[in-house]
Amino acid sequence: MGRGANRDGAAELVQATLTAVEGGEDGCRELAIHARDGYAHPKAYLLLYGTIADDDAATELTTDAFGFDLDSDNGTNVKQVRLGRNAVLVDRNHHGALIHEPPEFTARNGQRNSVIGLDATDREHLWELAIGQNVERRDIHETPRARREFLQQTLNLQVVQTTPHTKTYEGSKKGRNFDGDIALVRAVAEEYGAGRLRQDTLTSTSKPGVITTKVVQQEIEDEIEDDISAIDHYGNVTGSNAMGELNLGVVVGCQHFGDYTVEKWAALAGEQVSRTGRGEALDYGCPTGNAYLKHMRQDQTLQAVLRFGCDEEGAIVFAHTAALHEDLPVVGDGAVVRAFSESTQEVARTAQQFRDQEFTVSDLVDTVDCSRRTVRRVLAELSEMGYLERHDPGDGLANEYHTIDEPGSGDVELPTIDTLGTQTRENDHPGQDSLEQYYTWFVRDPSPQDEDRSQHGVGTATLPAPDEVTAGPPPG
DNA sequence: TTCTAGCTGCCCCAACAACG
DNA sequence: CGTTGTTGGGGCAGCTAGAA
Repeated sequence: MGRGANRDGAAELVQATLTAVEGGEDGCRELAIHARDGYAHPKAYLLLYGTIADDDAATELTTDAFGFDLDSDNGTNVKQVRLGRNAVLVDRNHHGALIHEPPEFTARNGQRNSVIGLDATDREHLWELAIGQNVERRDIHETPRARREFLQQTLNLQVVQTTPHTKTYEGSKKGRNFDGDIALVRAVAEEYGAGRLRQDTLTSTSKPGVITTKVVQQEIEDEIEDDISAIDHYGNVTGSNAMGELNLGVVVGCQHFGDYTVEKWAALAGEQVSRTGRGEALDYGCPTGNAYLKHMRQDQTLQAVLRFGCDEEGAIVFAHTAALHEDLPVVGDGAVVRAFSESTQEVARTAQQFRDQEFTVSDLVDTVDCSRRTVRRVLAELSEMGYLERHDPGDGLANEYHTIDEPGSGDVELPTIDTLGTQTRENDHPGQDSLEQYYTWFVRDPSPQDEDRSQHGVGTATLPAPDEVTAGPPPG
C-alpha cells in the first residue's frame, strides 16, 4: 500500500472525485471505468465503489472505538463493501474511508504465485482476511497434544502459569501495582536461577530473561535489573533471538492493542462488534473480533515464550498471565503471587520493631494507621505464610507473635517443577510413556495448603511426581 | 471512563479469662 | 457476680485497585 502514491495522488483524487460527484452516479461509474488509465488515483475506483454502493450490497456497522475522526473517540457508523478480494470501509459521517487491498500474488507475467506462509499461531481466519483468499492449512502436528509434546520433548520447553488472571498490561499504568510482578521475577531468579535447576540439562541457566509489555518494562526495569539477565517488551522481540540463550524466562502480562484495532479488523470482515465481559470472559461478539483478541493475547505470549531457550537445552518459562495458547506445554500452575496491601506492609514493618520480643495485637494497634480488626487479619495472614510465629495461649488471651522473617512488598509461592528434564533423558523415546506422563501433569494435588508452610510457603503448590499417578486416561 | 472483586473499617456476636 | 479485655467470625458499607 503505497503511502507515497497515496499522498502524490491526493490532489488528483480530490479533483477526480469532485468531477465524478458533479456527474452523479454516472460520473462515478465513468471514473471507475477509467480508474486504471492514470487519470484517476488507482484507489479511486474502490473508494468510489464503496461510496456509491447500494445499501443492500453493503454491511452497516457501528463502532465504539474505531473511527476516522481523530478529534473524536466516540466511534462512528461505517459501511463495509466488498469488491472481489478487496474491502472498503466508508465512514457514514464523512470523516474518511479505509481500503483493504490484499496483495495480488501474481507474477509480472500474470502467472499466479504459490505462496507458503509459516506461522506457529494458526489463525486461519485472520490470514484469510489479510490476504483476501482462502488458505489451505497444513499442520505438521496431528493434534494440539502432539504439538505440545513436540515443544516439550524436542524443544525441551516447559511453561508454568503463575496467575489465573489475564493481566492485560497495556495502556495507562495509573493505579496499577506491580509489586507482585517484581516479587515473582525475584523469586524465579532466586529459586531457579544460577544453575539451581536440573544441572544435567540446563547447564547454563543463570539469571532469567523477562518479556513484558512496554509500560511494565519501564515500570519495573529499575527494580529488578540486578535479578535478571535481560528485559524486553513484546513489540521488540518478534523474530528476535536475543533471549535464545537464556534457559529461564518470565513472561509478564499480555498485550491488548486496544478496541480500535479489534473493531477495524471486524469491520473489514463486515462484522459488528459488541463487547461484553472482561478478563477471561471478554467477548467481542463476532468471530473476527474474538479471533483477533486471541491473536493479541495468546499468540503474542506464545511468541514471547518461544523466544527463550532456542538451543538444545530448552527453557523453563514462567508465564504471569492466563492468556496462554493451547499449544503451550503448561507443566505447572498454582503459583501464588500477591502484592501485599498498604496496611499489610505497614503492620509488617511495625512488627519489625519487636525483633526478638513477643508482641500482641494491642502492641501494634496504636502505632499503626489501621484498625484493630485489620491488624488481626494481617497478623493471622502473615503467620499463615510463615513470616510470623503465633503462640496461642488459648481463648480469651491475646495471641503472642514474634517475627521470623521480614516480608517484602509481595509474596510468591512457586510450584515445584523438576519432573521433566530428567525424564526426557531417561526415556529418550517420545512415545507412549511421555504421553502418559503428560496426563499426570494436570493432576493436581488435592491438598495444596497443608504442611510445609515453614519457609513462608515457598514450594507449597506441589505437582505430583510421575509415579504418583492418581488419575488420567489409560495410555494409548 | 465504568464495572467489580477484594480490601478495609466498623459494629455486633459468642465464648472465654482475669480482676475486683 | 459484673466489668473489662481477648479472639475470631459474620455482615455491611465505602473505597480502591484492576481490567478494558
